[in-house]
Amino acid sequence: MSTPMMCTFLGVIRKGSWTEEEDILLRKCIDKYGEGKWHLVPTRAGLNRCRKSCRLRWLNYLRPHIKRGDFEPDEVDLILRLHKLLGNRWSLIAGRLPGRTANDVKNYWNTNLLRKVNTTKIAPQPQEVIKCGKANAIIRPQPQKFTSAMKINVSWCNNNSMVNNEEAWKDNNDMQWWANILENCNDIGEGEAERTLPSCKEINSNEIDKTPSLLHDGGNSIQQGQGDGGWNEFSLDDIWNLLN
DNA sequence: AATGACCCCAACCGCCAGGAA
DNA sequence: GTTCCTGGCGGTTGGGGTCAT
Repeated sequence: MSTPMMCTFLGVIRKGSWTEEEDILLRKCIDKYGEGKWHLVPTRAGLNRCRKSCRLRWLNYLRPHIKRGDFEPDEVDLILRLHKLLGNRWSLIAGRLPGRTANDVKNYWNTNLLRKVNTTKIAPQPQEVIKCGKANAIIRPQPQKFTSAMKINVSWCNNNSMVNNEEAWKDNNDMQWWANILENCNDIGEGEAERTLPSCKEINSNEIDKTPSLLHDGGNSIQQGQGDGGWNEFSLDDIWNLLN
């Protein structure tokens, strides 16, 4: 494969597929300096790649515990359910699938599930496993400020009336957050969605971002899963149970 | 065996948010 | 308050592999 080049005032930036040698250099660099400081990585590793390319290569391919190969049925079902809930928030969805990257999930969705979902739209299956909300009504988080009014609207999210205290979000435990989200979505039947879902739909990006820390670790702590509320304490089975 | 169509997925691109200066 | 830099995300592309003819 020919490797496109891009000339910058800093020199020639390589583009295209990564070679074995480049992978080794990048891996060594991350091993030595750790993740982060991506702008320094090309220099440290001696790679003629841009920071973004290095980061992407590491996250999607070189990082330890990356799970490759076919998605298992339960993973697929979880993707379908979470996509229903979160929309195209691939990083969040991937965060719930140990070893899978956002790119993997996105690719899988675009190549397999998108077609499947579109087919389902045309000829809905009565036994459709997804019961969350109105059919095909993705609960897409919208950017909003977390206002007092918002707190009232999202009060369903928390049975402990902690939502009146923004700090309480941090204290709210992971399971409760998911339990509330899923409990509210699962009980909604077709037609009821518009009445019932508003609160569900109002899950904005702020709320998503206030989701358990597990959502934001890009799967790292999930893979590490050692104490501190990692995957060990909030397993796939837990999500599975909630979703069911 | 040749070739065209289709599919998969790694990689790129553009945009945005957050933090520092 | 503004600008710049960096990290991160989602959408899209295109090369290579596979399948059908």
